Amino acid sequence: MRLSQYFLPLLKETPKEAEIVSHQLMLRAGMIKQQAAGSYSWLPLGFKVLEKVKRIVEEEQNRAGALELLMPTLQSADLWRESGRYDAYGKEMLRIEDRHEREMLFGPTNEEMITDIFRTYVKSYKDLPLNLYHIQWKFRDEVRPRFGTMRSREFLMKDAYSFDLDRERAVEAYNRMFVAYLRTYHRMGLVAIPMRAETGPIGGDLSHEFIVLADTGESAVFCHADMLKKPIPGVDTDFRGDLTPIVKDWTSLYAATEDMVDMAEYEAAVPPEKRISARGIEVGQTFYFGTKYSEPMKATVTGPDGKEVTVHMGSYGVGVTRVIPAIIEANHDDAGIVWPVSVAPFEAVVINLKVGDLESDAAADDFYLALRSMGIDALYDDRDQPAGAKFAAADLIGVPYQLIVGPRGLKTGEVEIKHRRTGERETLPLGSAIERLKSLIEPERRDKV
RNA sequence: CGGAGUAUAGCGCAGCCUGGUAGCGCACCUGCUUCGGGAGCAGGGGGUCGAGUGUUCGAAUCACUCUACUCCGACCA
Repeated sequence: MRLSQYFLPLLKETPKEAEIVSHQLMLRAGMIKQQAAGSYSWLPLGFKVLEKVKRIVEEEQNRAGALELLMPTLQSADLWRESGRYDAYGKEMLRIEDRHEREMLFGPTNEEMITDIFRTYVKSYKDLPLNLYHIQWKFRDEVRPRFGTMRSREFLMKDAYSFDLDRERAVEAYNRMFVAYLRTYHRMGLVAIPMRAETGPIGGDLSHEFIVLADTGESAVFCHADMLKKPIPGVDTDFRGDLTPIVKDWTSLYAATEDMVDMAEYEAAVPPEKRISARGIEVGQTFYFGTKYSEPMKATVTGPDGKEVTVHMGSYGVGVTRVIPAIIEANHDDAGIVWPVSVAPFEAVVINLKVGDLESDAAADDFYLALRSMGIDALYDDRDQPAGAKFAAADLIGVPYQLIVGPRGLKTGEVEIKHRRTGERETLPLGSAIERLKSLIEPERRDKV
């Protein structure tokens, strides 16, 4: 993408409404624009990141055997009356009336609707297990939205729902999602720690919150330091096999949020030098809630013995629009964002330091076209701007590799590769620079883990 | 929902106390010169001062009402 033809409204100054660094940087990098309290437009650069994050979530859900579908944002109140949540949910649920005075709501979550889909079509135990998910906009009328897209009222969430014959098999489904989440966050460059969690209004008795440690996090968390460096299950993980050992390993060390922590238990379980008491951002949550919805909504199948069985369910959420600020909180410096390659809006940026100079333009153009033909998602800063402005922009939007074409290199036929994260620079002949870049980027795409 | 605050050009702000018809920096437009860390010179465009009502000869400025947004606390992917 040529920057001269792109839409990238960068801000030199920090808008005053932004308190935390991820919000400030998302605004300054031209990723989002606030439209109302807790409501944001995603501008091209931000939208590109959103799509990359979505893609990773989808790949890992699919790998774990979940099937993608799409449910509407507006739901009917009657469905929610069946589960009893229409009255229970409270003011966070945005209630709407249509022209026929029918009561509707903007979905804050989809347990009821997915259960309705399930009960309509699934009648036999032979159709289980089943896990359906979608990535759809939700609305929760938060009393106090804040921190940009970290806590917005309208947000994009991946929510998966599992259906099984009994508790034991539902836990197997739970484990599949648990392992998928470990891989999902890892691929985005996040270290997300599963912690025992309260189930809240969704209900149930088995639940984990996936937490990214950050000073700006909204909840206090307590965990064992070794949780931070556990190996991530690889791509060879057999999602049809028994995942219990992996989940057991990941849940063997102490990790709990403030709502669940028992200080005595924590101190007994974790030696002092291994205690991490910090703040964290919740980027996802998994629940097993048995028959909480299937029972009142009559989601049953016929079992092998011919008897009717109420299915056991779980739900699994990833806050897609929340994950992005979480990644930024964990990956930035004084100059701006430092994206992991896997979710970076562009993998590399070609910086032409002397726009208008025939030799410089020709070298930068050729280089950019060569990158594209090699399948590298590159931005090309072809604006007639001073060098400082270009470096500042590249730093701010956090592109992992900066390829500098300037008078210095033109004399020697070389290009400079600057690593955004480390600041390291390497100078290479134009011919070999692309191969070098490819060798840097490919392993970081993390599509294989 | 309780408490506090803000609202003047796209962004950041001054002006308000002590009423007299709106200004600065950045951004934007034109031209020339520049070009290895947010450039220089010259010229230019853009604001019913959040909305309404009132006081006054006159309101960004004073009074009242409303709205939006932000922050601190209780709730949530």
